[in-house]
Amino acid sequence: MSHTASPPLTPDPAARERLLRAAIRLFTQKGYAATSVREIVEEAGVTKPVLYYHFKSKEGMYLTALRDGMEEYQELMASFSPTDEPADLQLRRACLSVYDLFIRYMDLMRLFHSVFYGPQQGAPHFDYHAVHNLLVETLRRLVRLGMDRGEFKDGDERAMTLAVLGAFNIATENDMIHPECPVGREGLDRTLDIIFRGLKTTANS
Amino acid sequence: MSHTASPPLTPDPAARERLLRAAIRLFTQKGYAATSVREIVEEAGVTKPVLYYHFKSKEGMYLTALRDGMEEYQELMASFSPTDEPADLQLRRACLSVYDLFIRYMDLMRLFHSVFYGPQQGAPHFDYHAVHNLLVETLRRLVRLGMDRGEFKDGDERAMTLAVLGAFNIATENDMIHPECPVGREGLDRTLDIIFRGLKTTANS
DNA sequence: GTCTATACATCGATAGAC
DNA sequence: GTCTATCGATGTATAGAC
Repeated sequence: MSHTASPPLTPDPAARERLLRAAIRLFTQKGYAATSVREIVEEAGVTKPVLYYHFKSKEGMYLTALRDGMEEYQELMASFSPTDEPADLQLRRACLSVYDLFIRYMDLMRLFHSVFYGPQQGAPHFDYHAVHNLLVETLRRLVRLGMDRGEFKDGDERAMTLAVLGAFNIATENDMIHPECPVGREGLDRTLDIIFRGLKTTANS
Repeated sequence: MSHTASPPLTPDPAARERLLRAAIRLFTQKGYAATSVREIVEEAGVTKPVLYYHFKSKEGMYLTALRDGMEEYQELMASFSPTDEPADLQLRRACLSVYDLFIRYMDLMRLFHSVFYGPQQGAPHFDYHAVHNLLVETLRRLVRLGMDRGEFKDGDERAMTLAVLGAFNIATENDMIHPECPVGREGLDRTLDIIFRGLKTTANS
């Protein structure tokens, strides 16, 4: 009778996931071009052919990791259809929800941020602008809503959107470079307080 | 008698500068790790030994480029000692001055931004935090000044600083990804109007 | 599906002539 | 100071056995 297969050659169902996690961590820490497939497979505890079996190439790994992580983000953004609530409340909820998601996917977001605002690093093409615009357009529509309703002062729509987006961005950027001292939901909330006081017609509190 | 030296071997005083410009452009567009010395020397129109003669290594090129560009920035930051003028005016002038500098050194700033917020790309160590803190601390001190004088509402100093810094950062980030549609001095000015209305005790205008 | 071993290109950096 | 030629290391990817 045949003996059970020896350990080194048995299929490893978790190998693919370990590879993805290792790749995200290394792409995030060192960048796409500076990360070698040798490092990825060593960290995942597999050999190179395993990587090339599960993914077509190093570029394939990158795109798979990025697209997988963006799914939840895109679902969240699609859920922000305007309601009857005050515009500042809706803006606040949108910013805080995306901030929560950002915290959970910190590594992936850092990778996204660096390739979106920075050099391409030889990484394969990905439609970063489409992802970014999802957030920008959501905020812009809510700002417009607040102006049309008279909740916000009549002013420069773009500047108003930039002010809100700036509060969100600076919170995430602070957390990327100072994870030991995060802004947190509360810090972002207080920053948004300032922005909304600048936007609203009645500058109460 | 000796004949004049043949063209291919004569010293080229401009070679060093062409190399630096090519390196900054390529590091900016492709990232440090993804840029090869072959590409740099080809774009500069020289051969590899010329690069290694003027700079010790690829890392030396990177540090030279970054440090040269930071000189003017550090001088500017050192010039922002608080005056008797209103705090919001001083904050506005600081933000706009750094924004002007940012526009002039766009490529270098993009490189800085990508390595500061993103992965290290195998690039040699540089004290990015020190440079960044120059701006943060300058803004924080002016916010503090405004609070102590009663020009700004008494509130969360960190959130107030983040709001101002966020307006500056989002303007520069917009220009990096949408250079065809820059925020401009005027756009940043209008965004700061909103922030200051949120900060000031008298919410006039 | 996973292994060992390797093909083949490109990398950063340098030797030595001029 | 600049050249040609090349070194050794490392890169991505794959062939072929099991």
